[in-house]
Amino acid sequence: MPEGHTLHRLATALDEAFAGHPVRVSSPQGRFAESAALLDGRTLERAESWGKHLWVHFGHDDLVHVHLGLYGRFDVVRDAASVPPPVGQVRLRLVRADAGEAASYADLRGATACELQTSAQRQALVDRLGPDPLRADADPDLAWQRIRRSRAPIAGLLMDQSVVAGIGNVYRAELLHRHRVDPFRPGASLRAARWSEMWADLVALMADGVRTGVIRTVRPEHLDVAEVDDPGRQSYVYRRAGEPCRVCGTRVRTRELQGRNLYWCGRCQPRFRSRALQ
DNA sequence: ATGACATGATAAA
DNA sequence: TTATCCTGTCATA
Repeated sequence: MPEGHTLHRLATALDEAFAGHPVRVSSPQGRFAESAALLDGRTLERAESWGKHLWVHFGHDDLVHVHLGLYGRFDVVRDAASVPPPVGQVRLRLVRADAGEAASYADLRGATACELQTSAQRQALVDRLGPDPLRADADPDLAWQRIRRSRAPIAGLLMDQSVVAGIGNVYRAELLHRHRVDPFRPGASLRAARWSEMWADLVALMADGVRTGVIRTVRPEHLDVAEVDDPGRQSYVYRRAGEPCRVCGTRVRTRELQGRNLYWCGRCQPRFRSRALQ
């Protein structure tokens, strides 16, 4: 589930479990062992996220940079009765060192990135990221300046982390459907007002994702109550290829775009034709 | 047991 | 564009 909301939640969870406390740091799997040894026993100052990136600050310019990639996960367990032996490939394990018998712990698995960084390295990375809708200081105009100047399809631009940080395949597909935007439309063909609406919606959707831990994009009137699966996890088009659109009933379409599956409704999101081509 | 697939990103061709 | 990495889960055999 790692889109931006997941990382934002994770930063909060890590803060609540560890911030201000000494932490045992280890790498049961071994791939982060050297850095873990360096950090072991030190105080975890805070955790923060920007888009899909997470940093855990240990002071003295030592940060752990984490990127979950497609299937990484970071499980945070608070006040466990006991800390269980690691299951599977645990790249990084944090355990509160000052909590006696009951202790909070966190296990990282499958991450694309788990590496020691300096604050300068963090800054260099952040400089390459677009605004994160979950950050209060995010400036949607920075994204807009990129979009309005690009002939690339808006579906690709939305997934480009240097345009907007934190959108993944689900928010991308769902946002475009909610705004009836053709995924293949060049960024430059959008109008500023449309982007303002999309950004505001994105902020609300992702904030909901942070609250609930789930991506919920379907408005109540479009929810299928009869559907057996969890109504909280319904989508308009994401991973619904061939199924009827929740709004108009047309079969949801899918196509690979830049190596990722794209989903859209050909009727709700009709093909954009530029005036220049007519 | 085996294979396909996944809410990601990068480097090489 | 393609290959590659990281790990877990689910469907199929």
